[in-house]
Amino acid sequence: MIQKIGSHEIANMLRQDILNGVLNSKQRLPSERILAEQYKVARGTIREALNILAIEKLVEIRPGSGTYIIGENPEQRFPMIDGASPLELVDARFALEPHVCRLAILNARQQELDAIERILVEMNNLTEDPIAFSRGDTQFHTLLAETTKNRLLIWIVGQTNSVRNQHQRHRMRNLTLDKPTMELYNEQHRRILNAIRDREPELAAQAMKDHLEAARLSLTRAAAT
Amino acid sequence: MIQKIGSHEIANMLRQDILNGVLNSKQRLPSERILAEQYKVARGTIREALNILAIEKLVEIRPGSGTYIIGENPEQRFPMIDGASPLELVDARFALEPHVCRLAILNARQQELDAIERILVEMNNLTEDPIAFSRGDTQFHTLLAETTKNRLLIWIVGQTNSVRNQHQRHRMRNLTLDKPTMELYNEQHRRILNAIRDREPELAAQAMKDHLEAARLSLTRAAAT
DNA sequence: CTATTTTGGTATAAATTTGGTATTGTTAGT
DNA sequence: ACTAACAATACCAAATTTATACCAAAATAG
Repeated sequence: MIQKIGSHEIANMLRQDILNGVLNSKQRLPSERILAEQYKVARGTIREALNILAIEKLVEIRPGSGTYIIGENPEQRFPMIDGASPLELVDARFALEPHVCRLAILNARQQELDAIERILVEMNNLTEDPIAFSRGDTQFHTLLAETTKNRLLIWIVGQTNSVRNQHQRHRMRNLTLDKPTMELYNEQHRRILNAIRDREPELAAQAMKDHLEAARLSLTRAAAT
Repeated sequence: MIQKIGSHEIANMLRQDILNGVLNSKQRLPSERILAEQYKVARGTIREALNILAIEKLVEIRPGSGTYIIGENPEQRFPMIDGASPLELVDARFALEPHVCRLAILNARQQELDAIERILVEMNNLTEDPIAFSRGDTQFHTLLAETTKNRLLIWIVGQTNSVRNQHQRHRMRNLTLDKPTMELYNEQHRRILNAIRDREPELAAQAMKDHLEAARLSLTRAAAT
């Protein structure tokens, strides 16, 4: 069973991407048709999401012209990360996430691990749907970061997720997410969670490193195509 | 008497997950069918539990649309860094900087290492001026990050630096930066740089970990004062 | 300036998803 | 045996999304 993606969810993604400056970083958003393609959703849904953001006074919609970010310098505080390449992203995650695993062991509650478990179970049935799988993957890493209770780390991982989603929406989703890859990821996710449950910090960190190494391989393989 | 699972128990689980933000943390809950799968329970049970939560005004059920979490939400949208504590900061750096050292070995040019060297030499003469020393320390870690050539990592380290400076401006500068501490830091910086020059990734990473461990100790010691 | 392209605005039908409801069978506790 | 709660299944009606198509205004190219 696949979770339906609604206009509210799209609105949330757009809002986050706008606030993080991941989206074009300019005042003007891509056209509704482009956004529909990037977020893999119908134009009507994008339109509904934009209307939500318009009501929130986050954007201004000008017919015939485009949709503009209206917030006064919405994210002057955090410069932005436009030019980061996928490989740079993997390296950054390589630095962050193994230690996230170690901290998770120290701080995660049983309840939170169960929630992650449910995500993994669901992802086992999503190897036919790369889009839904990718969302689940993001959720997995986000929830894992949240178990650390470290607001700074949670925020940083959130930023890297924004960049990652932006890349994946742009292209190369089917390139890097074929079925064998997704099955490998599922297995690695499982191993990470198990190591955390067993309270084995270095095992969990190593499992995460293996996972990211697989992601890097998948990237270079896609680049060679 | 054997306890049955019961819709009330499911309702309690759902309520806790909603309040803890474990469940999606957004407005809309997963559909009843998905919840039934996740909680390993029949849909009718989920339905009854949701009705209980609806009576409690915790959620709103909209036929054909979905079940929505009612009430507050605007807080969660801005998980900013402002609230990060010094200990959270150290943990984040603990995640980042050891790997920065490893990447530095792969990417640093001789010229850049020489520049860092000059910073360290300068800092040797600054143990009488905590403010200048702190500036040098920030510069050391920033330059180190820049040698990785990874824009995302550079940006992240820059963000953590601004958080760090924010804390240091606030107070606990003299608390955590007495003369013996500064001399220890100088020695550790030197050891990190040497390990990078010798192209010993794990040695460099370990030296950085020692350095951060010292910083953490310095913090807890200051907090105990 | 004019012609073309691009953009948001609108409308429509089909497909999908969702909550609402009913039915039947199973299981646990009395 | 009886009863109540849950599981499993099927079907319904409403809401939403998708996929198109076409329009008018703005932007752009010539």
